[in-house]
Amino acid sequence: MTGMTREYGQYCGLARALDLVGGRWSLLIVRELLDGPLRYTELEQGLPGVPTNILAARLRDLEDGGVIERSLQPRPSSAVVYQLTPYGKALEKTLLSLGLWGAQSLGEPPEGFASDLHSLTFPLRAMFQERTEGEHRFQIRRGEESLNVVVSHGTVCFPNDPSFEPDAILEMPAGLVLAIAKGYETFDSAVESGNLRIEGSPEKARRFFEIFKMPDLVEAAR
Amino acid sequence: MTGMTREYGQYCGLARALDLVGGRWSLLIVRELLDGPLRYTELEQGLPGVPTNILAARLRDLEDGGVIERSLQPRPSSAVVYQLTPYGKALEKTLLSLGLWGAQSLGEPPEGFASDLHSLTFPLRAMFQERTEGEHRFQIRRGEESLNVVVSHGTVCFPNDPSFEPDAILEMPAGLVLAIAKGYETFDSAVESGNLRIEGSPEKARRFFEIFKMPDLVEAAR
DNA sequence: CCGGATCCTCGGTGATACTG
DNA sequence: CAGTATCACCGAGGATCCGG
Repeated sequence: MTGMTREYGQYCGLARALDLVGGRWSLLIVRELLDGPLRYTELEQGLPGVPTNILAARLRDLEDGGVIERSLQPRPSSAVVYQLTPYGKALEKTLLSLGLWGAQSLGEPPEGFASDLHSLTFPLRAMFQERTEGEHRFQIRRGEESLNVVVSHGTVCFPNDPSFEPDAILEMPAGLVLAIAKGYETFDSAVESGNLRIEGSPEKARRFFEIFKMPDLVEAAR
Repeated sequence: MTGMTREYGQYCGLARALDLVGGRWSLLIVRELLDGPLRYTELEQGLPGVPTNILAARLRDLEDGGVIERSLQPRPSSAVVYQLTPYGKALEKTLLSLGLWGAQSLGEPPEGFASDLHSLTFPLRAMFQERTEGEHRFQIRRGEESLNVVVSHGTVCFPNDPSFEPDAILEMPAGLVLAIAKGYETFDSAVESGNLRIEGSPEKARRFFEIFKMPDLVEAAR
């Protein structure tokens, strides 16, 4: 026992799931690992405010539960990394769905909201409309940072490729991406205000926000 | 503040969701309410081991979060009941998905496992294959208890109707339903051992376990 | 009986310091 | 870098009590 919260003990899939990933910080750790293996300190950075002892305890709990696994990076770095097991990876759809639900009651991005573009991968995956046809290659930029987004065959990915050649480049802060996707701002007003600058195909850029758009779960459930 | 666990504070849909329903017992309370409004004491019975103060605190938290609402039953009972708001109802799909994930690492039902048939509604909803065509009417029985199951137009429901007329009646304990659906036991062996008794159409009865069958999420994710 | 409120204890959580 | 050690605290768990 490493300090995990007490178990529910019911013979129920939901109770079992909560035994495994219902602990505080657990699901946020899984979220961080959705894009690939991370090191301990990288996890700490992505989880602002997590106490280091709690992080260590949760990583052990998740490992014991078969959700993540510790492994050594291939040589020569040979650092410790944490990654999802296939079972942990199977949580992705559920997590995106839960994130979408929570986002419904999340207001506009706060004033000083500034996060790195990489943190957009989770909400973009969640909002992605799988019905999308054809292939689309975008690059989001903000200063030195950039995030490549490829939509193809009904899937999204975020290739980390220096020689990536997008159809359209969108220069904008992370918060603006979310504000437009959530409908708090429009594509046109963002361009007009100068907070969104386009390079390449403007139609493609506009298409981005048709592909990534927050659905209304509450209405859809009726 | 009523004692809710500390909030994460990130501008992230998942973190927001966990702020709302990430507290201990919260999601199990929502699960209980999926089938309709319940009273305080009914909730207590469905949540074995929940401390009454925690239940009260969580109900208030969930109400403050807009997930559930207190209301008075129509006359003449005029009792306090708790029910999901539309926003809370929108959690259903996600919850079923999380339950399915957890159920993957849940073993065989324990020896002495005996629960009322009504607790099957959650796992049955979760395992339901939406591609099902036509209409099917089942009744599960166990002693005095019974559960009506109607599959129609790609949806399931559990009508509480005394004059219900099923196509097939399956007399069996709740644990056996889950054991067969999870593949720990087969329909035939259950019939042969006498733990499953059929009335009405045997083919219909067999069909039940094609409609309600646990998928393998881990394999499906590849 | 229903719907909690109160009290007390224990352990998980969070913050900081420290170490191989 | 990747954790462990320590400690204060407060939420969780359990029992009991109370007003309608």
